[in-house]
Amino acid sequence: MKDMKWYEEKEQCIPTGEVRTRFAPSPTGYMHVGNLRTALYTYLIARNAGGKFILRIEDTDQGRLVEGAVDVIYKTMKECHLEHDEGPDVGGPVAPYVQTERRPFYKEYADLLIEKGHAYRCFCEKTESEEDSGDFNRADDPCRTMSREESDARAAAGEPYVIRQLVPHEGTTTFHDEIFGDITVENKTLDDQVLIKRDGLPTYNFANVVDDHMMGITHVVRGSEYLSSAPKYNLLYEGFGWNIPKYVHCSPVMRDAQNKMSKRHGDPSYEDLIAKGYLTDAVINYVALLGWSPGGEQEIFSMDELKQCFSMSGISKSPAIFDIQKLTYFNAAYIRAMSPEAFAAAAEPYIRSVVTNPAIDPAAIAALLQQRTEVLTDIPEKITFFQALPEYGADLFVNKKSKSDEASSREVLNAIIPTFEAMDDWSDEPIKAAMENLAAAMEAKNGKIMWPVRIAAAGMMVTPGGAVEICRILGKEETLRRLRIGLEKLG
RNA sequence: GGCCCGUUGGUCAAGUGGUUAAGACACCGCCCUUUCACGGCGGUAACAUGGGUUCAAAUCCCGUACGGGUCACCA
Repeated sequence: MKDMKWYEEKEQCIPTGEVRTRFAPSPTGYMHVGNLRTALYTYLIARNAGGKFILRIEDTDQGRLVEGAVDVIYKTMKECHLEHDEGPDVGGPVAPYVQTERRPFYKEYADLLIEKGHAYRCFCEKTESEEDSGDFNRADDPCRTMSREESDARAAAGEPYVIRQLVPHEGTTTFHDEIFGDITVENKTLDDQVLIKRDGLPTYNFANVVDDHMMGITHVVRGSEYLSSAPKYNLLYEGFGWNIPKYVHCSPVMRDAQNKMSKRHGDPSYEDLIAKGYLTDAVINYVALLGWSPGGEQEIFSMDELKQCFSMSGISKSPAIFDIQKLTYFNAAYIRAMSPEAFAAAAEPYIRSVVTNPAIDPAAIAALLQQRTEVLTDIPEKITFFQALPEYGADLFVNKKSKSDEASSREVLNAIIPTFEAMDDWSDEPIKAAMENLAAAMEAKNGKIMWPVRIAAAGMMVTPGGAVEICRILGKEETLRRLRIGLEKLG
């Protein structure tokens, strides 16, 4: 056992018998909606099976590294309740979990593959024109058939090379995808992809195969853009003699029928949605249903429920278009379901951004808002009137349905002002009773009273809450001040 | 262009040979009502297309169209 290779020892510590999935983002500094969904599905597959969810950082592209981006990933995943069992920050049995720290492994495995006859060194210098045209033809590559002796000698002499996968010219390769089923391709359509670059670093595809194997990943969940490289993955696994994981290729989240969601086109990332006033849980719920169907008619799912009922069989083959309107609906539903305290806490900053008057209780406004808020950022424009009475015209007093016109409004305000002035208890019940009594006295419907009072109190046609609540929140003095202004406008 | 994949209302989608082709969002109408919401009720709206197979096709097969993916020493 002494001369056992390190990788054979390493393989013995791979946990067996449990479902292990991994989310492997490249640290770009923000979370796409599509990425979030992939992460969610990956997480749910693991949790549904009682397995492990692993976070791996794919940072091999040094050129694209973004400062602090890894922290954004940790923060976002935590916020979204996608807690990983193993990862760079929490460690685990198959560490390290950062690709740049795994560098030594890839070359060794590539050499092993050469040993097994499924890869070869390629010494060809690509000319610039070839790189431009991309028409490198593996059939013409002399390195493919070079003897091991020559290859070893040239490598030993220090000649630079890349390591390519040796894909057979003949035959077909069939792989199975959990969503798309069996897919067969002719090997001649596959190229001898580079495994190890001239600089000694692995390509993405190779690093993935090695890492997924070493980490005991049982379900490879990723975007459908990798569907066409899956046969090459299979050949690699087979070449090594490794178990082939289950593939779960997810179709993309689109902005419209033609284009994927993309930051570049101004489509919102997860962070953008939060900044726009969407709730994390609502986003998660909506995204879970974007390309996956639980089968029944339930649409609102807690994370625990998702863990319980998530199934790969419900994942859709076709791309799904992101619909902000439906997200908004989910968000409104989540807001309505919040406790009044929780909503007040969430809404307070938005309320205080426009209503700074210390005499006004933000929680009171929040109570009016909760049933009518779809997105938190809608709040400010709805409540500016609490801070300052807007300019408005006497025409607002006219409302056909409430049978309110300028004359009736004048009458109502003239009657209600002294009543209000005489009140000691400025709470909903007496305020309401005062107006209802007036309605009875005038033999009118409540609306005829409420309408002009609300207009005068708010100066706006549409308000959250009715006359009673608005007057109460404004306070007796401010209400009276506004009602008198209303009366002046009515001449 | 080659190869691969996909296609049910505007959107998300159920559907696995026999259904009046669910449901949700959006939209429209009505009701409730103290404006707006919320809530309730109802409505408009779909199997891309042409051939097969079958007593029977949204469901199975083939073609076509349209869309996407991929063909990097990027990930």
